[in-house]
Amino acid sequence: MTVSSPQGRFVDGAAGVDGRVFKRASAWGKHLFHEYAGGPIVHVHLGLYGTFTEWAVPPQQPPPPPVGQVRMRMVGAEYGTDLRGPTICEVIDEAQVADVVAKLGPDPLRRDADPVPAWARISKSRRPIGALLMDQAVIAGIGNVYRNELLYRHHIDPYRPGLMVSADEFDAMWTDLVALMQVGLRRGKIIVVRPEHDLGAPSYAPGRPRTYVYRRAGDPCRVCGTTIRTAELEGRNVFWCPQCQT
DNA sequence: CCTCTATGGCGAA
DNA sequence: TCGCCCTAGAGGC
Repeated sequence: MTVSSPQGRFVDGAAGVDGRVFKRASAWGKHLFHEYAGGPIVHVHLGLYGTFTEWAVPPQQPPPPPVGQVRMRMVGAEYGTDLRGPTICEVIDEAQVADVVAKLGPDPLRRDADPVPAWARISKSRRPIGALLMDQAVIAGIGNVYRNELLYRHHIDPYRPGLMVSADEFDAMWTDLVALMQVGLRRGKIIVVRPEHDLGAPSYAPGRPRTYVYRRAGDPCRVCGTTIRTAELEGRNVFWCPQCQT
């Protein structure tokens, strides 16, 4: 694998893996790990702006010139990819990967995900469930969209303290979350609106409803018509239906 | 087409 | 607590 940093902010890191055999990619929550033969691992977190774009390597021609701020460029035999705008892009070792993962809760997309520690923390906490679900140390991988939509689907007010959430409610949310995130992974987009609430067309169709509450402040609830509310909770916008969620 | 906003998290202050 | 990252989708016109 040829690895470089056209932008210049990952030059040393790129040199640490350039020319090595790319072994595998794995993820835990929002953290991505690229393992290379010989040990070095590229740790990436996309954050708010980060994005990968892929392109086919032109046969017998040089790769296309980078467009914009390309932090990391990877070029293989057939395909190349450009990484722009990540919060984290660094080369680390196995022990450091363990340190990163040790700070994360279970990832619903992993086969080995164990919800028990997440429930242990939630059931003992007075913090709002809307904050706990966003805490990567409680559950890894949930973002603002899934947080808001999950609480709507389970009729739970985001400000309800974690210790006021019942075991049955948590179990139902976890099961639902695993299914929703698997659908999202498979489809490459977040799909959370049930067909019966689509008002005519499925939510995954272009231009159709995508969410129940996320970014719908001031609009009517798709189920009861009550105006969707929004507020800031620990620095992030929460959205909820004051009628459906208690 | 143009403008606004944010599917996060780090590090400086 | 604030600025940064500096992309790209959503929404308005």
